[in-house]
Amino acid sequence: MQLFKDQILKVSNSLTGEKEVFKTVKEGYVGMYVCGPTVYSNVHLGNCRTFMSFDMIFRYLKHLGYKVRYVRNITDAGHLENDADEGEDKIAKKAKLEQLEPMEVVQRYTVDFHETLKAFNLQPPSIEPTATGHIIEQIEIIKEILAKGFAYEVNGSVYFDIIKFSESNTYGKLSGRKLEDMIANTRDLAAQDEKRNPQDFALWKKAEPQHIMRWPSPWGDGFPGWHLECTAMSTKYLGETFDIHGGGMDLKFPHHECEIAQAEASSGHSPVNYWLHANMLTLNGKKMSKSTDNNIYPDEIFSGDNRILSKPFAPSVVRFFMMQAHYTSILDLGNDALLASEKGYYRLMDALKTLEKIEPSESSSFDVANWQKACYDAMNDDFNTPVLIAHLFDAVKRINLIKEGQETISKADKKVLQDSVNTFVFDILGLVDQDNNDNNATTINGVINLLIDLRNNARANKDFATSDKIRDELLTLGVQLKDGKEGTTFSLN
RNA sequence: GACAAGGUGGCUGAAUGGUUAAGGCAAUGGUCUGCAAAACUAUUUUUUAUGAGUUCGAAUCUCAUCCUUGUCUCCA
Repeated sequence: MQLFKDQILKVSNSLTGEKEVFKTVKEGYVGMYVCGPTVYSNVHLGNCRTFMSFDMIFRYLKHLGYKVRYVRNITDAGHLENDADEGEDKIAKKAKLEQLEPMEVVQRYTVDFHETLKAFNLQPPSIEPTATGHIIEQIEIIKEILAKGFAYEVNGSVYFDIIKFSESNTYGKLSGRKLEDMIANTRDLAAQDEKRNPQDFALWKKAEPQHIMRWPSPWGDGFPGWHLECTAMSTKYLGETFDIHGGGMDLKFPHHECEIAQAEASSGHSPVNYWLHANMLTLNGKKMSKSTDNNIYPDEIFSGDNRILSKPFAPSVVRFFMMQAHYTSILDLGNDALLASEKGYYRLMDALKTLEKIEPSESSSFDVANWQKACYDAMNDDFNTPVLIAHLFDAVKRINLIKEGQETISKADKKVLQDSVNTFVFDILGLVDQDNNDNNATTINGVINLLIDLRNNARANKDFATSDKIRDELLTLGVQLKDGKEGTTFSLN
């Protein structure tokens, strides 16, 4: 199915600041690159939001029938700790700190990263390349940039020449900065700097003798600059011009700006057609920060072992919470917001179960095709998941009304409704039914149904002491019984 | 200081020029129930940080002020 031929998708392009109709370089194919994590510590919840947003975008593009190649890198080298002097990178610093091999640090946090994303039900990207695996490609790009005259070598390091680049190109078009302003705003503190201009950035840094992570190059032993890996890997796997480049807002400048400069300098044209930026996540209205203790890790949310939330929350609840906001908006995480999302999430999941059991009628009392279209319209409007979720709750209401006998649905419409709800909830939003995810689910269901039988017998005999005991004690165990016209059902919270 | 994204009800969060400002949560009443819960249903912001302006019409456009977040040094 090639839905993309009928659906008109619009995306917010940070490069133009406008919502544009999405048109791929090659019909039917999408190349998407998202800046991945630097694996020197446990993955941050804010990072998770960004990757979750692009996971949803990845899923929707695939649903539309595109063949998507989604590349998300692992930065395992190249992050300078302090650009001005010794040029020690983040991975190497952590390694010394913990008395580990750099690659041991990389391995540990890569595993943590993958486990966390898996808990949030993110699909793996098509390719997950590492910076250290692409040193040769990075060196080749540096040679190209040097040959075109947009870089210079100083004492074993190579820097990108912003002034030279600006003579023929525009540096700062993504972030809305002007080079003159940047120069005017820079206090010239680094007099000992090798760079000709403070705006210049490193393509290659010379490794001091004690530096552990090092590779040979035409300019001596050293390591690549941070911005370069993304250019090298995106070009290698997606080509010199590809469709979507994503990342967090905070990467807009300088990282993405530098990527544009590097690509334009080496290949001669703009690398990306649509720049998509996910917005930040705050915690209780303030930025997340380890130093002020206003910080929480995914594990701590799942386990409840934290000082910020009143109870543990399932990964799908957190994912649902994030999907209730648009990816370009700042989202604030807090206890009340998560509690509200949890309620809504379980209401949605319950309705999906109700839908399975519903008896179809001759005709439908509402327009299912129209409802389905509204869902697509929401997603086509720059992946507007909050509006999609509003429509899903409209479906929830209909489902419950059908169950009450106040609405009807035909057999054909029931199938359409069921298919689309499942598609949007599980395939596109990437939610998981936490209850059915349990291996012991069958056993638990059997036991609870037995208790429901016993309770209903007691109720029939007007033995309310017994029936209430069953109901109340189940509730404290997290099992909520629901008496309806068709009998008693339950949900696990 | 410069640049960027924002400021919407009790909380969360959509809607960027057009009749009643979506949805979730919360609260209150009703239906249902042995009672509750769930579900359904009605009600709850008379108004979109503040002030001025443009317009027949503004949350939406313009200007000013205040505030939040991000970036300018590594950061999703």
